[in-house]
This record gives sequence, structure tokens and C-alpha cells, in this order.
Amino acid sequence: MKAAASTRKPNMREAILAAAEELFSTYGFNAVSVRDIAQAAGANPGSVTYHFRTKDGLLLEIYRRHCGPMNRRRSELLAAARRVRDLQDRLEAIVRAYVLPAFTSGSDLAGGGTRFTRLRAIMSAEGNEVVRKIIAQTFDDTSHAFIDAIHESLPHIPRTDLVWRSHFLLGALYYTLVTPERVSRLSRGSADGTDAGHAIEELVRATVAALQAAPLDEGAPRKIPAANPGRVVT
Amino acid sequence: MKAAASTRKPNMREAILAAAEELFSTYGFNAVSVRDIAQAAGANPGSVTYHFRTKDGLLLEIYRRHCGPMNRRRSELLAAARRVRDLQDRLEAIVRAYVLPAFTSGSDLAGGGTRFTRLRAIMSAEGNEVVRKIIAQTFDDTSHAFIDAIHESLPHIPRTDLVWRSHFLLGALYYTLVTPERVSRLSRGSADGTDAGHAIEELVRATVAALQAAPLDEGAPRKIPAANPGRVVT
DNA sequence: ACCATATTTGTACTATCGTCCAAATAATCC
DNA sequence: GGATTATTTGGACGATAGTACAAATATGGT
Repeated sequence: MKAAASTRKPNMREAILAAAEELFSTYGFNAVSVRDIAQAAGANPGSVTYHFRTKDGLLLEIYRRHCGPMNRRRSELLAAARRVRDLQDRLEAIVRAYVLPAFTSGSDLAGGGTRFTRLRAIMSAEGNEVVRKIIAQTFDDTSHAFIDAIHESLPHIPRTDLVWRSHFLLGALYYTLVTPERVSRLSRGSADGTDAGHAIEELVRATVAALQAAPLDEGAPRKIPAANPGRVVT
Repeated sequence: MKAAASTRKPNMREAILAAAEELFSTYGFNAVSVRDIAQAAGANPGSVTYHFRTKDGLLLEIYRRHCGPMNRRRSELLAAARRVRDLQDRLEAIVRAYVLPAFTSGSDLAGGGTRFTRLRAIMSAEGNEVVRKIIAQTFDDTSHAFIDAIHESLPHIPRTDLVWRSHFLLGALYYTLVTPERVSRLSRGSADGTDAGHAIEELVRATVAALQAAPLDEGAPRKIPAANPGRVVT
């Protein structure tokens, strides 16, 4: 070996994608420059332009790379979950089918699924316009399928409530991946926010309970909260 | 009135703060430039530097402005909730005391609380270093107080699980404020994601149920999930 | 070995970034 | 009303952003 700089990357395109994925999912899209990505991948900034034309194009390619396998995996797990006999077990299996692929990507290396989900979390927070369409197109179908499956297991709960609750699930999932150290901090070390296995179990348990809760309409009529927050202006 | 440009702002500093708050909470910290803020506030870019020295200083001042009143409000509501006799009602009141101030700021104008919470959501996603310390210092005390109160209402559930579940609550809360249109979309119009009042009720109901769920330790021993996601490398 | 193609490199361009500063203007106090 | 302070203005600075492009180099087929 002559020098470190002389080692040749077998596939620079992949290296750039991996570096971009890691940086975007950690610092957000806007905080990372093309030059940062190139340096992390051991490539020239011009190479990024050559392979992906624009920075947006690079982000798009990352999504293309992951969406297919992840949604395929989700469909498989969902189909298997639907076949579970016991209703309670089936509901839990459905939730697990939604959560698991977010943590473990089928084909990619360790932490691949986590990284991409963290990326999605940051992108939805930043309100990235390029990604918004992909989200709506690619993920809404999956979300609808899951909500339908959940509704079959809990037919007495209005779909609207189930939409809200699975929305909360996704928010909790995102937040756990984005700030795992907060759990460690608040639990004073008795829990590890980066322990994906445990996070999944906690998330599934909590979500199943939330989904089974009585809907807002029925049950004992509740008092209207003291303060009236009105409608959010946006 | 002579011309629109001649109207003088009574307090330019406040106008800049308001504009920055709105823009940061919508597009994130990195996507918004000092010039964007100045223009939205009808001010000169130099004015921003004059009042807040740096862009970070501006963000810091926004936090300083909101943290005090919001946490004070939370403390009051939490104290009131602790006095509720019925255990089930008390738990619900505690959760409501945590959620309500995030939607309605005590002193500010309409949507002030929502805007600041949305800002916090985006900042935690972007991993802003300037803000991380404030979060840990200012909000962890409040979070601990709430977890303690919840633990009093649910003494049979280990604190660790309650930390996880209140973490999920915050994630769900953030996500609802960041992408409210997703709820409207997925529910096909039967729910309005921007309806803060309804969002609060759904969130409280779901969270109370999640908090009351059996902890992971006890209950029927569960199967270990097929795939072993291992530990997230970060 | 040679050619055609694919990729990498280095550099340059324009735009915009955060921040600074001196001059202009408004507000305040004696 | 004049002096003093506070604020606003417009322009400038160096740094860095995304992207483009020609030259250099590597690759693969024949």
C-alpha cells in the first residue's frame, strides 16, 4: 500500500449514497453540503454532480433505494399478521409489522433501516418539498393498508380515531430514532434509548394499548377542557 | 397614511422575533436566512445583528422568551392535576397538563404555543447544538416532574416504562404539530389535523391508555421477535 | 494496443450565507 | 434645542453554497 489516498473505491456511487444517507439522517438536509458528503465518501465534489446531477437528486435516489424493499417487507409482515387467529395477538402482530421494518432494513447493512427512518423523520420535520410528494405517494398506501388491517381487528372503533392513533405511533417512532439519548437521560440510565429491540417492544406495547382505548365519542362523556385552544392557524 | 413603507414599527425587536419564530418553526433553522427573517419583519438585515448579535443568539432569545411562561403554566396545571381525587381522572388530568401548554401559550397571541412547540420539534429533529443544552436544562426538570406524578398514579408500573411512554407522547405531540395535514389526508377528510382541540383529546385518550398498559416484564411472557435488530450503532 | 466510454479531478462561476461597520436617522434627556 | 444615546440603514467583507465544465484518468471491449 503506497498511501491512504491511493486506495480505490470499488463503487464510488454507493459510497456517496451511504455517506449522504448518514450525514442527512444525522444533521438534516440543509445542514449538510455536497462537499461534506464528497469528503465523507472520499470522493470529489464533482463526482456527486456527475452521478446525481443535483443535491435533490441525491436525496431522491436515497429514497428510491429504500422505499421498495421496506414497503415490500412491510406488506409481507402485514400479510402474515393478518393470518394470526387470536384477535389480540393479531393486533399486536400488525403493529409489529409496521414498526419492525423501520428499525431493520431487509438487505442493507447494520443500522440501515434505522438510518433511513431517521432520515424520513428529519425530512418530515424540515418540511422538505422534494420529499413530500414521495411520502404521500409511496407511504400513504402502506399506511392505509395498516389502518385497514387495524380496523378489522378493532371494528368497533371509528376509523378516524385509528388514523390519529397510528399517526401518534409514527410520531413516537420517529422521535425515538431522532433523540434516543433523551430516554437514557430521563430514565437515569435504567433504560437505553439506542436499544432498538427494547424500543420496539415498548412501542408495540404502548401502541396496542392506545389503539384499544375507547374512542372519544362513546364512553363516559368527558368535561370540555378549561382552556379553549380553538383552531390552529396555519 | 403616506406610503406602506413609511409605517414605522413600534417595536422592531419584537417583529423580528415573531418573524423568526414563524419561519424557523415552518422551514427549520438552517433553511431560513437572516435576510429572510429581516424581510418578513420589514426590517433591515443589519437590525437583526444589532439586536441579537448572531443567528444563534436570535434562536436563543426565542427560547428564553417562551420557556419560562410555558413551564410555569405546566407547573400550575400539574399541581392542580395532582389534587384530583379519582386516580383515573387524575392520570388524565396530568397528561392534559403536559399537553395543553404545548398547544396554547399563556401570554402570546393565537397559535403562539403551537408555533413554539413546532419549533422545538424541528430543532430536536435537526439536532441543533445550541438548543440541545437548553432542552436538557429547561425541559428535563419538567419532564421528571410529570413522570413522577404519573408514577404516583401508576405505582405498579416501573418508571422505565413510564419514561418510554411519555417519550412516545412527546414524539406524537411533535409529529402532530409538524405534519397535521397527514391526518387529514389519511382520514380522507373525516378528521382535521389542524384542529388543536380535537388533537389534544385524541392524544390524551391514547396516551392514558398507553400509560396504563401492562409493563413489559409482567403479563404473559412474549415471544422474542423473529428478526434480531440488535443494537443501533450511533 | 487501441479506441470508445465511463468516471474522476480540479477549478471556476454565480449566488447567497452570517456578520460587520460607518453613516444616517430617530428617540431621549437636560 | 442641542447633546447624547439608541436604532436603522445600506453596503461591504470573506466564506461557503450548488452546480457546471473541460481536462485528466480509468475502464472495458475487440
